[in-house]
Order: sequence, then C-alpha cells, then structure tokens
Amino acid sequence: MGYDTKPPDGYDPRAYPPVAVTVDVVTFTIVADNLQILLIRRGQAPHRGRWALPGGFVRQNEDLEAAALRELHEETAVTAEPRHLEQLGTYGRPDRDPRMRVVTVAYWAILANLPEPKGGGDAAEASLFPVVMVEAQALKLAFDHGKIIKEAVERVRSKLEYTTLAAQFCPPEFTISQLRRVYEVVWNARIDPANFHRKVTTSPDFLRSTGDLTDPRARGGRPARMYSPGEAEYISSPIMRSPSSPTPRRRRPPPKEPPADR
Amino acid sequence: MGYDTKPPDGYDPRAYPPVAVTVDVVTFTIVADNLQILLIRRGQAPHRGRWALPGGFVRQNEDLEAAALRELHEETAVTAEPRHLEQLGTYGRPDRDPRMRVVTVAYWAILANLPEPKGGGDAAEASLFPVVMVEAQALKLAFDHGKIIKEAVERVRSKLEYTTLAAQFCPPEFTISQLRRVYEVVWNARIDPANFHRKVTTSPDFLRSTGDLTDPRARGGRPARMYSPGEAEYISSPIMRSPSSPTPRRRRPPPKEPPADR
DNA sequence: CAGGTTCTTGTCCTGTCAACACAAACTTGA
DNA sequence: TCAAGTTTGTGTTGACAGGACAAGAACCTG
Repeated sequence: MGYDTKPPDGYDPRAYPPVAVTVDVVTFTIVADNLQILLIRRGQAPHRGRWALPGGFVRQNEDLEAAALRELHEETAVTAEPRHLEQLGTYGRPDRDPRMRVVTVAYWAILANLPEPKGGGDAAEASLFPVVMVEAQALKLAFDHGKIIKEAVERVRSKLEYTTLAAQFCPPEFTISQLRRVYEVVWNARIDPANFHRKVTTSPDFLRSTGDLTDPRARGGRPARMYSPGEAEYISSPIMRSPSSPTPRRRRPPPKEPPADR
Repeated sequence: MGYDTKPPDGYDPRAYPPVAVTVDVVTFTIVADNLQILLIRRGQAPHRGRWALPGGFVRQNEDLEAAALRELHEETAVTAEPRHLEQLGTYGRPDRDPRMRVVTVAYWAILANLPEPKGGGDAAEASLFPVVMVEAQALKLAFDHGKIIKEAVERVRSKLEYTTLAAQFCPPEFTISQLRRVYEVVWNARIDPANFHRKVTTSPDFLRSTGDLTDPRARGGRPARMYSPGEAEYISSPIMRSPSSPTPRRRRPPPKEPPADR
C-alpha cells in the first residue's frame, strides 16, 4: 500500500476511481439430509428475477464482517446468528457488474438446522436450494455468483477434513450419527460408522459427552450418547473424504476353510 | 449482492460511500538460506518512513490480480514475473487508514531466487527482510501490514505441506537437496534427507528428472540428479512439518551383542 | 588411498486406518 | 416372551505409511 501512484495525490475521494465495495454471503445449512444454500431473488435492474447471494454495499464505518451479517439478516428472514462466518475471497473483475466497477468481498457461513427456512424479508424472496441443484446449473444465477458458490462449496468440503466445523451444522447437543450424517451429506459419500466413531471420539477436544442418551422411541436401536462441541478447532489427523484409491483393498479373503462348524 | 439497500438507488458513483480499493503484495523469496519479504519504505504522509508492502490503487478497468502485478513492478525494481500469485484475503477495518476508508485486497507471491534483490524503483526504496526479523517486530511497519504479513507467512508455510509450490522457490532445474532446503528454511525445521528424498520422488508428478547431474566441483560429495517441476499441483499425502510428538521414539536400542565379527 | 561429504537406497519398527466381526441395547411384531 | 431387526459402540486384524537409522554409491581433498 504505497499510495504513491503518481497522478492522484490529493485525498479527495472523488479523485479516486469510483469503485463500489459490496459483501456477499454464501450460507450453508443442512435440511432434509441435503446441503443447502440460501439465495434471494433479485428484484432490481441487472439480472432481475435471477437468484443471487444475499449481500450489498458496505457502509462507511462498518467492518466487512459486520456488513456481511447485516445483509444476511436484512435480505433474508434469518434471525439466528450464523455459527461460523469466514471470508472466502474477493471478486473484482472489471466487467462483473454492467453498471459500474464493483468489488465484492465474499463470505461463507454455517447455519444450524433451521426449522422455518423460508419466509421472505421486506420485499425480497428468499429460499434454500440444494447445492446439487446449483451444481447442476439448474438455476439462473446473477453475476458471477455461480463461481463464488462453487468455490464456497469446495471450501466447506475441504474444511470438514481438518477442522471441527461439522459440529456447527448440528443442534447444540447431538449424536455421533448426526455428526456423521453431516459429513456424508456435505461430501456425498458413505462413511463407515465404526471407524468414524473411533476417529471423532479420540480426537482430542472435538466432542464432549453430555452424559445424556437419546431415547430411541423413534427408530429403534441402541440409545446413543449425546455430545456437545469441544474447544478444539482443528482435528489432529484429518478425516479423509473419498479415499478414492488409497485403499480400495479387496475385501478380506474368505477364510480358507469354513470352520467346520456347519 | 442484492443492491437493494434502500437509500441509494441511483447509479451515480458519488452517491455511494467513498471507498478506495487497493492491492498489497507479500512477496516471498529465499536469499542466503533465509525466507525474505520484499518491502518498500514509505515516502508519503501517513506512516512516512515506515516499511510497507508494495501496493496501490486499483485502476478503473484493471483486474485485481493485474493491479497486484503492476504495483509490484512499479514500486520495486523487480522485473521477473512471480512464479506464483494468489489472493490472501481482504482487509477493510474502517480505521485501518486514517485518511479515508480503504479496503485492501492482499496477495502473496513467490519469486525465484533473485540475484540482485535490491535496487529502488523511481523514488521508492525497496529492500528484502528476513521474516524472522519481521516476526520479531524489529521493524516499524505501516498500517496493519504486520498482520497481513503474519497471515501470509502462515499461508505459505501450510501450503508447502500439501502443494508442490516449494519448487517455485528454486531455479528451473534443481536438486532434491535444494528443494529440501526450501522446506527447512520456510519451516525453520530440520528434515531427514533420506525420507524426504523418498517422499518427493515417489509423489506422483511432483518432480521430473532432467537426466543431468550436478558436478560437485564445489562442495564435494556424490553428484546429485537434477529435476524440474512436474505438473502436479498437490501432494498426494502431505509432508508434515514438525511431527512435534507423533514419533519422538527413543533411538533404536543398541544391538545386544556386537555381531561377533570384529 | 584414507577420510570426509553428499546423495541415494534399504531395513526395521511403530502407529494409523480401513475392513470387518461382534457385542450392547433398544423396538417391534409374532 | 422371544425372535428378528436396527442402531450404537468396541475389538481385531492386516495393509500401509513414515520416522529412525544403517549403509552403499559417488564424488572431493590431502
């Protein structure tokens, strides 16, 4: 930041090239066993009627992160505070907005399972969409929001590997099955329940047992212990998604001889 | 990006809050077995005389990445193209510049070993500083550039673990020792030469042998094979820095009985 | 040629992890 | 009441990766 460019050397704001700074938020939540993203329908000029990320201009004395939270609440009916908010990246191609130069700082957030996902704000229409639908390009998105979402999805997927963020998708108390379900839904993969259980329970301060058990009135089966998130932010040795090839490993060779017991 | 905030609805740029967008670049290189950062001395009003990251305003029709490259070349005497340029994050606290609201998009770059590191630009004084000096806060830095550098250092250190970026610090052809030296310098750690050798040579397309050997006229020792970077961007199974505890492992117990052979 | 240095491969041993078996604890239906 | 089914949790095992060395390979200097 030299500020030593030659031509404009005064500090009159109007002497600087007019650039607008906005924030956009990619909000993830899991509803109905699907990873979903919160979008709003644009009512304004460019890309009118298309779906877009909630966002808007940064105010004069407002921090970027605060602007992201404000826009999330203003443009959607979300009242709950996100469980996680993190900067994703900044998108500033000169032609990304036809009106003027707009530089957007994108954030991504995790919202715990919300009961009433929909419900438009003032005049805006907000809704949740499964990421698979967005990835299939089944949705008309405004600006470069498709690219932003794609990068956000990749970020959340990779962050589950080495952080404890998955617990933020769950209610305050949850079972290990619920946590595993988060991984399976976000990664779209199957995970061995036994190994997953060992992994997360031995990871230093990932989970803390509350002492409670679920009562399995619902689906039957042994009651599960309930846990709340621990203090650890990172997992000592990462959970790998889709070993893909590392260990396809043929199934254990059948015992040479049936134990002569039937 | 709803652009649906209520008050300013016209598109007159002056109606928007005046925000300046700048880019800063944290440039890493290795000189004299030290990880170094390129800084310039400020000649202008705020923080005059302090050291700062090269950077400046983004022009009207200029992409962010292009602005970062331009400022790097304008404000320092660096003519070589960086071997890697990547966005680090955006810093926009309202009070980070006393003059006006400035939002900075920070980038970080890798420069291969440059022979003539110094040489000021037009009027700017540019110089390389070891990161250890910056980390020791032995330098007066402008604005929040200390924080930006700290995050950039952490980023480059962690990226060496799972990407092949380390090769970008090396000349086009290099030996495995040189590559290992990069890791040791960036991580400030000692690495076992034998295991490192196996690791990088077996990692799918990390390195490609050129067929050449070094002639060891200099320091003696067996000539080393030379390599050039492969196409792979990521390392299949990461190189871990500072195993810290996993296997301190007492040294192998001395052989019970000398093999009775001397 | 002895001794030193660097590069490279080999060996051993331990910890980790996927695959699987199975026990534990509950529900439902016969 | 008990068998069958379902979910939770623990045990076991074999493959694999990686750290600690050892040692061989290929060069230098004196």
